[in-house]
Amino acid sequence: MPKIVDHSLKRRELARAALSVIGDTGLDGLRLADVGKAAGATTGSVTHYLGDKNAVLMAALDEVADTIAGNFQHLKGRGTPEDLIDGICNNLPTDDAKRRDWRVWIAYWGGAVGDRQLADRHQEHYDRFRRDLADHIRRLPDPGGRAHPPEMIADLIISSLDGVGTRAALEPDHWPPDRQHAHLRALLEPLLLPAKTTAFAS
Amino acid sequence: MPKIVDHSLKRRELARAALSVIGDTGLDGLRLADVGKAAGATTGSVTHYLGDKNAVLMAALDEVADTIAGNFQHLKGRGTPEDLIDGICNNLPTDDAKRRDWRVWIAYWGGAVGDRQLADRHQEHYDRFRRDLADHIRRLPDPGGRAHPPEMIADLIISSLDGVGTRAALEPDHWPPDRQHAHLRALLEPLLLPAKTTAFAS
Amino acid sequence: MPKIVDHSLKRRELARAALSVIGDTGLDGLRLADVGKAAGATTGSVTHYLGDKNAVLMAALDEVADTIAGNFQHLKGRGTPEDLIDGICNNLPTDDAKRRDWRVWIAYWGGAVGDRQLADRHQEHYDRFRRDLADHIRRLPDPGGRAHPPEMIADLIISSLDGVGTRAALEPDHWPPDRQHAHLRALLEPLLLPAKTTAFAS
Amino acid sequence: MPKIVDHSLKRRELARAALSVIGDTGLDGLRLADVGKAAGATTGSVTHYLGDKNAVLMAALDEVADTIAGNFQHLKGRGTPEDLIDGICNNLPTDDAKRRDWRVWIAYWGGAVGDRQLADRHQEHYDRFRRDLADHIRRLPDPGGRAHPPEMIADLIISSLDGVGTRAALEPDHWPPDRQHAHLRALLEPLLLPAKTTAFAS
DNA sequence: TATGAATGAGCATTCATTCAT
DNA sequence: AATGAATGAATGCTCATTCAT
Repeated sequence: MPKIVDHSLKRRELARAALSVIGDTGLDGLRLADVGKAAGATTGSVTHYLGDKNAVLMAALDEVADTIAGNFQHLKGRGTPEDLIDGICNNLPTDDAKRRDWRVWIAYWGGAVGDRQLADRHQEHYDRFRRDLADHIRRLPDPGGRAHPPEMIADLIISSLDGVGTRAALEPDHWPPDRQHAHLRALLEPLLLPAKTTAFAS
Repeated sequence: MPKIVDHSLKRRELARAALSVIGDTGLDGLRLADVGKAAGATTGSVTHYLGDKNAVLMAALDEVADTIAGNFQHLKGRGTPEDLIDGICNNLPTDDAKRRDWRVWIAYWGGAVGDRQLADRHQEHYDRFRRDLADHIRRLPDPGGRAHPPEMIADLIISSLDGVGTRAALEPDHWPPDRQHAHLRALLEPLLLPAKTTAFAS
Repeated sequence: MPKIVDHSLKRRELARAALSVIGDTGLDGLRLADVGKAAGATTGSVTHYLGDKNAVLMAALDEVADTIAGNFQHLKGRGTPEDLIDGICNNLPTDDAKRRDWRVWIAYWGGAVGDRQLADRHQEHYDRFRRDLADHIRRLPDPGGRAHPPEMIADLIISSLDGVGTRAALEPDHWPPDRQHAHLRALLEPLLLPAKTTAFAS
Repeated sequence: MPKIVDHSLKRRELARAALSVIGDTGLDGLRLADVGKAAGATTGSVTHYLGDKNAVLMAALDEVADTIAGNFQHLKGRGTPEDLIDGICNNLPTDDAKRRDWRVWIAYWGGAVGDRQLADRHQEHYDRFRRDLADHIRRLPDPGGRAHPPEMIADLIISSLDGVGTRAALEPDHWPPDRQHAHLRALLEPLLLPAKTTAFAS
C-alpha cells in the first residue's frame, strides 16, 4: 500500500524551503538540489511536487506574496488612520523573517527584469495589494477629506513601503526598526493624517 | 607598430553594451558573448578589457550609478524646492533610456540579495546619492522650516523615488510619465513644500 | 527506487581510467572528457564522483601510489637480501602495465614542479615508501653489518629504483627487462650483499 | 635604418627566460606572455625569435641540456675516480640555480610522457651524456679492474644522479647539500672505488 | 511514490596565434 | 623589427532534467 502524502502540504513545505534558499543566495543562486536539501528531501522530490525550475520559482513567489497579502488582510477591522499606518509599518523588514521575505521579494523584482512571465505574475500580485489597500482606505473615517482618491493613496502607500523596505532590507546594519518606522511614517502621515503632522510647521 | 587603443574608452563602450544586455535579459541572463555581440566585439575582447564576468557586472553597475549620480549633480544651482522636485521627477523611468537604466538598477538589487560584494557596492552608491542630495537640500531657501533634517529628507526622497520608479519600471504599460510624476510629487511635496499642498485640506 | 551504486568502487574505476589517460597523454594532456570515455562514462559522471579536475588528478595519483606501496608490501615475509633485491627489481617498468604506472608517476614529478599541493602529496607518498622499506631492511638477517643505517639504505634503494626506472620508462626500446635488472642489481648489491659482489674485483 | 639585433643572443636570452618560468610554474604552466614578461619583452617578440609554443619549449630544453652537458665537460682533465665522483656530485641540486635546472629537467620528463617529440629529444640528450661520461671513465686509471664496462658505468652514474637529484629537487627542505652528497657517494663509490669503501665491512 | 544516477547542453575562461601598423 | 590588439578554439565545470528502479 503506497504511502499517502498530503500533496498541497508537501508543496508548501518545499516552496518554503525554496524561499529560504532564495533569501540566502538570490534568485539565480537557486539550485534545485539545495531546495531539496533545505527541505530534507531529494532533488527528485522537488521536481516531483513542484515541477521544473520555473515552477519552483513561481511556487516560492506565490508563497511570499501570500504572506504579504496576509499582512494586509490583518489590517481589516482596525479603524483609524493611525492603525493603518501602524499596520503598514508592520510590514517593514524589522526582523529576520521579514527581512528574508523582503530579500526574496527584491530578488523577484530583479528576475522580472529579464523574465516576462515573472513580470506578469508580479503585476497581478501588485494589483491585488492595491485592491485590498484601497478597500481598506475607503472604510476609514474621513474627517476633512483627503487630497487623493483611495486607489492612488493605495499606490502611494505601496511605493513608500517598497522604497523604505528595499533600502532597509539591503542595508540591514544601517536601518534598525525605529529608523525604518520613522521614515515610513514621515512619508505616510502627510497622506493619511490631518495637516498638523506635515513637514512644514505653520 | 600596432594599433593603439584608448583603454578607458573601450571599457566604457563595453560596459554600456553590458548595460544594454542586462536591461533586456536581467542580471543572470547576461552572457559575455552577448556583451561582445552588442559592442561589435568578441568574447575575448570583453574579458580582455573588463576582466571576468564579475568584473563586467561591476563595470556595468558603476556605469548606471554614474548616470544616476550625474542626474543628481544636474540639480545643483537650481534654486527652489519646486525645481528640486522637478529635478527628482526627471529621474523617473519616463522614456526608454531611463527605463533601461531602472531595469538594470533593479536587477542589481536582486543580485545584491545573494552577493555580498554587490551589496557593498550598492551601499556605497546610495551613500553617495544621499550625500549629494543632502548637500543640495541644505542650500534650499527655507521659508518656514522643515520637519526633518536634510539627511533624512534625502533618504525620504530616495525611498520615494525608488518606490515609484520600481513600480513604473516593472509595469511600464500602466505608468505613463504623468502618472509617475503625479505620484512622486504626491510624496515629495509634503516633504518640501509649505503645508497648503499636503494631503488634507484644512 | 533508483539504482544504488557503490561510490568507492566507481571512484576507483574512474581513477584507473584517469591513470590510463595520463599514461598516454601526460598530466596536462588529461581531459575530463577522455577520462569519461575511457571509463565508458560521461564528463558529468567524472566530476560527480571525483570532483573537479584537480581532484581527478589526486585520485589518480593516489591510485598509482597505492599500487607501488602494494608492491613494497609484498616484500614482507621474504627473508634474504637476495629476495629483497628481486622484490625491488620487480617494480621496474618491465611490462606494459608497469610501464604505464611509471609514466604516470614521472608525469606527477613534472606536475609537482609547478604545483605545491602535488609536491606535498608526493612527499607524503615517499615518506611512506621509505618507512615501509626501512622496516623491511631492519628485519633482514645481517651477517657482516651494513655500512649505512636502514633509513638511508631505504632512500638509496628508492633513488636507485627511480633512476633506473625513469630512464627505462622513457626509453622503453633501449631497456629490455634484463638490462633493467642488471643495472638495478649493480646499484643494489653493493648496498645489501657482502663485499665479493661489489664493483671491484679484489 | 633598422635596428641590428644579434639573433642568437636574443634567442638564448628568451630561452633562459622560458627556463625560469618553467622552473616556477612547470611545463604546462608556461605561458608565452610570461616568457615575454620575464625577458622584458612582449609576447610577439617571443614568437618572433623562437617560433610557436612548441619551439619555445624545445629551445628551453636545449638550454638546460647544454648546461648539464657543460658540467660533464668540466670533468675532463680531472684524473682520479675521486675527482670524478666530486664532479658528478657537483651536478646535484645544491643551490637555487641548480635546483631550478633540475626542476625544469624533471618537468621535461613529465612532458615526454605525453609528447613523442619531447621523448625523442630527451633520448638524444641522454645518449650524449652517456657518451661523454663513458669517454671520461675510459681515461680513468684502473688499478684493479672494474666489474662493469664503461658504458654501463656511465648509465649507472646517470641513474644514480637522476635518482638522488629528483628526490632532492622535489623535497628541497629535506635534502641539504651534504645529505645529497652522502647519498650519491654511497651509490657511486662501490662503482668507482676499490672494495674497501663498499657497503659491507670485510 | 520516490529516489538519485546519469546525462549533456550551456557558458566562462584561458591563451596561442595572427596581423595590421 | 617589434608591438600588442584581437580572435576564437578548446575545455573545465555546473546543473536542470530525465528515467530506471
